[in-house]
Amino acid sequence: MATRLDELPGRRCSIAGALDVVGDRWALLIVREVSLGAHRFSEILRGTGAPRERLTARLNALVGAGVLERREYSQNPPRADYHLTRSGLDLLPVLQALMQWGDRHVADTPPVELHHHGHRIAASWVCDVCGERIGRETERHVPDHSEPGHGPLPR
Amino acid sequence: MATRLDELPGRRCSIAGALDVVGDRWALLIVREVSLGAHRFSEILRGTGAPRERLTARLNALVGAGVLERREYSQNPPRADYHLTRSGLDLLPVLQALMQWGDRHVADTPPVELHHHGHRIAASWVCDVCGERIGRETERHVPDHSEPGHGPLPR
DNA sequence: ACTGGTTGGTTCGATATTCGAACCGGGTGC
DNA sequence: GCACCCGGTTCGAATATCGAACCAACCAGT
Repeated sequence: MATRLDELPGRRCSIAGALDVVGDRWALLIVREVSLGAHRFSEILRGTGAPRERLTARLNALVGAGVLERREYSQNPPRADYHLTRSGLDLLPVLQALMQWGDRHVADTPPVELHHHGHRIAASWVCDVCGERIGRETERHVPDHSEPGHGPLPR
Repeated sequence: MATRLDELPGRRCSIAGALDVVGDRWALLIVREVSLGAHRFSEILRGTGAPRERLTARLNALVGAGVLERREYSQNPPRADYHLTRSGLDLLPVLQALMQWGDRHVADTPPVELHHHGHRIAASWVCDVCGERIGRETERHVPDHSEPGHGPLPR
């Protein structure tokens, strides 16, 4: 895991930064499990299906990245569980977006449902500024880093 | 890449399905590049910073998964470029969510900005059903698969 | 006291993935 | 002819990931 954005290859971009923290096979599944109430090692293990050693490594990395918080709830024997930090909670929209995409383009049936107010959620991105739905027409504005000092696209 | 959701380890879930398609180090960066207008191999190569052979493999996989479409624009010499399919376009909210998280929790400065109607986007998830913003209070409804036949949490 | 089970890991050796760098073949510009 | 671009392949080395076994500490039952 690179600690700084500009240590990553390719375009300097916070998507790359996010993926560097959370873009491996298990990280988001771990966040999903913890958000569903699986706080203990064995619960997360079962929920994700990750190998034990991978789980240990990813849990430590996520704690180090500030996504999870490790709480020792017993010292003898040493026992800990894991909780989402603020940063981890802020990942839930990513999960929601992935789930929506998976529901539409991968899954046979959506097995985990998100509810609020008693109905199933179907969500859209809405711009806070103008209140409009964000769709394909979004203009992507890529700042031109051709002036020296920004080093955007390492060749 | 598993073709069926139930070949994946852990909880049966479309998030896992989505990550199986798009959850590796380069896939979402490739989608980002294509969405930014980088359609040719060399452009995507430079934009992502991926090794050439990885890029070839991921492009093929994404085409196979229906996220990208490969268009031959010349036969002699053989030249192709890559475009987002409907499925690929539907991934943009995932990128948006990741970017927002990266901006807040990883990046120093957000270098790529999304605009529409001339202003920078700040987005929220809004439920299509009731129009309310989706926040942390969302209730997660995990269907109980304890009855036989669903096999939810392989032990 | 002995047995078996649970919990949160670590260790191991085998296998799979990923890497950068070099190469390639067709085509174009000079 | 010669260099260079383009979209890849090929290579061997390095790294990550895997499942399975092991472990230390504790607890509950007998």
